[in-house]
Amino acid sequence: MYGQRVAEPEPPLRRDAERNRQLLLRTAYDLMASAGLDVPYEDIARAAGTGMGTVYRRFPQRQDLLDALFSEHIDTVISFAEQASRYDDAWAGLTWFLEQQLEVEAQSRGLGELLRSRNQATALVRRAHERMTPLVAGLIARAVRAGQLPAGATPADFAAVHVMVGGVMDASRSFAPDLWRRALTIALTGLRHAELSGDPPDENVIDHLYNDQKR
Amino acid sequence: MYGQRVAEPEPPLRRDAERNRQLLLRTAYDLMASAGLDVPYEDIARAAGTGMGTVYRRFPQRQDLLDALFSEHIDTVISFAEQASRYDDAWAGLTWFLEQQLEVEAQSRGLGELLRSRNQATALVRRAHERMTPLVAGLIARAVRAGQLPAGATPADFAAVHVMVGGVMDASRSFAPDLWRRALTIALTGLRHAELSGDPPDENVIDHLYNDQKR
DNA sequence: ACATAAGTGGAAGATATCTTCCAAGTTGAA
DNA sequence: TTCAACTTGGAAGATATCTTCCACTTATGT
Repeated sequence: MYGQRVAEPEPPLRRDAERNRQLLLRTAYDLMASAGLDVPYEDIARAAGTGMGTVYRRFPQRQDLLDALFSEHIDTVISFAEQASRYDDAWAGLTWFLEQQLEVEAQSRGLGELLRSRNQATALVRRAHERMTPLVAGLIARAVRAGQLPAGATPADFAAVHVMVGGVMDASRSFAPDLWRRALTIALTGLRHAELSGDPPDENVIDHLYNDQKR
Repeated sequence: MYGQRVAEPEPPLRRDAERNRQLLLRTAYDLMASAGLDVPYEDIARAAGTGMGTVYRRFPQRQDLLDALFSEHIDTVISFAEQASRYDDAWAGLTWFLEQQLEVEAQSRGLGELLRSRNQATALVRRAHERMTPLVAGLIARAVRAGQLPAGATPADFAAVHVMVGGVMDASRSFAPDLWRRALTIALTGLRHAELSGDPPDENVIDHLYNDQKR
């Protein structure tokens, strides 16, 4: 359920160490589901009943922890993109894919942050985006050709819709956990019917858009 | 340009102190325009060439600084809501109001953060919301009656659109400062044409949505 | 010019988090 | 059982920011 690092010929952990590792993964998963990816290591250690040293030895970089926690979920989302790209109806594929992805994000604030950034857990998420971007671009091109999307629609617009709905999700998670569905309806309806005049956004806007824009 | 606190019978500042106060306001305004409301006091002091003590004596709470910096801008936005509520065409009033407000937010990241939160500078922003909320609600009710908005549309949906577009604005400010206009087109088109089935969101969702959902 | 009230810079203590390190405890092969 | 290697908890140093405080400087009325 929490994924394994695909590490090379590392010797297996001592039994007690392996037990602690699993305990930390479960604890970290739960904490990040409600508090996001930035939970202090100290909180994880305390909740798991271990010392911070243990967390740091097992996961020297936060990235190592994120990889171990979320790689399976990320794979799931990639497979959604693949399934979607095989839809005959491109628009149906697009909406299904976005809804599935957001459904996953709704399960965990941390996972949502991960799927909407490219800074955190770089390798993991970047590879996922590399795999999914062309699939989504293909769907959008098909949908435009089929007249299901306005002529100017681009993958960046789809990314913007994702970011918009994700923002509402993060803002409303604690008091209206389903509000994002309404926002999704609004945003997708808009994407489908908007008159998109003016220059289409650059392609590289997508990457920027998915990067953390911190303080 | 930066507004004055409406303080009571405070004795006027010594000339050098008043000069420093203005300097700090100008400096803080510029820093917050690019870095947001959370700029460290130390950065403000350094950029203004004063010590931190000076900042703290003049603005003991960050709120005092925000009030002095932004109250005029907030008043402007309130007046936009008042103007909009006088439009004959309710939908035109709504879109005009939201665009004006976002235009203001686009000028300064800090101001945008302020207008989309109710935590920061509480009194100032809360009063503004209290004034504007009924005006917007009236416009929405009128637009629904006129068939310009779907039957289920609520003020919370309008707030969600605001939050969505503001999120894109913050994420893209540095590399695509006009991308929010495209997001606005998409979101408003969606609001106008979406089929909003399901329970309408609670009224108090609006307040929550506008609150910082921090770590 | 002087006295004094007002103002100033920046050091210092508090808090939150990250990260390293090691004395002490535990495991498992011989 | 023994012991080398592995693992552990948490103290301690580093960094970033907030906030207070005071010895020293400056402005202004007389």
